[in-house]
Amino acid sequence: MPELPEIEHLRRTLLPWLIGARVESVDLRRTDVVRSRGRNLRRQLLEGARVTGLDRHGKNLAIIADDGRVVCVHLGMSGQLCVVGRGDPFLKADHVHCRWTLASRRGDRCLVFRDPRRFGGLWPFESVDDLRTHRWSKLGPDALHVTPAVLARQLGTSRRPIKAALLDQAMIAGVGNIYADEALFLAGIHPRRPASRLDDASRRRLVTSLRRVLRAAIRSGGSTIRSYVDGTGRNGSFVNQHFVYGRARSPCLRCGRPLQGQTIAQRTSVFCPGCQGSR
DNA sequence: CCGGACTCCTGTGCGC
DNA sequence: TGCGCACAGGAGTCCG
Repeated sequence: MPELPEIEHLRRTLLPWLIGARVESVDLRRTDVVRSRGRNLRRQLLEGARVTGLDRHGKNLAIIADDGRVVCVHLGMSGQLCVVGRGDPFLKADHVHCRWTLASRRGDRCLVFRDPRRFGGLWPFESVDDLRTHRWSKLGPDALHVTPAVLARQLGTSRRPIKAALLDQAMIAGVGNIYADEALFLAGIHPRRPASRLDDASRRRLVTSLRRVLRAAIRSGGSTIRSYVDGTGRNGSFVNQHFVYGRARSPCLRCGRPLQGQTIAQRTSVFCPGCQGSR
């Protein structure tokens, strides 16, 4: 399930292939993955344009073209976006919804959007301004750039569990189930602790832990749980560094007590009752 | 208005 | 070996 580190690593691996590339044609196999009401979807998906930028906010990736058009990509649960050679068998894989034929100095390639569960999608905009106004403005600050003061402002007086607040993209953008659990463990904070009851020290620890775990995960190419691959089709290796996610009933790597699994905010949550004791 | 619950979807992995 | 079923969850929507 791609979160901020996976999308940031994806962005970096796509950069050399996409920047400067011209979109020769767009082959859209499933129109309902494009979340737009307009007509001429191929044009909206940058046909004929040259890619000049790749931007990210939270789990959103924006492909920006020279004429201002933008396609915002969200991978949802199972989405994949990668560059392959023309004729690569991946182009004919199940659940490939869109293929862009690219021409660039590095050679002719195809960009492929694949998403078996279709929780992801493509959001076209006429300009970066439109993207920011209509979509990214609904998101909180990017989790990599959040400060304790900003976190305090975002959490406000909310009494919902801190875990639920971290998963809410309007609070902070980019954190999903894996990194919420990992950051709360590193910060020693119980996932059910009411968000507004974090004191200054806890908020500082949480911000530090978020940044540390997100940066470490980016360095490792992200966490591949099931289907995540980067822009060149490679898996991430951060799963090997998880302290809690996916480890319910296994011993805590810090204190040895069994980790506990619980459902919080409709999500599986794993934490250490010892290290994250106080609610 | 806030927050919890439900919904979409398919691959995986388990038990029998 | 194969079947059926529970489970995984990002985020939009609905409702109390």
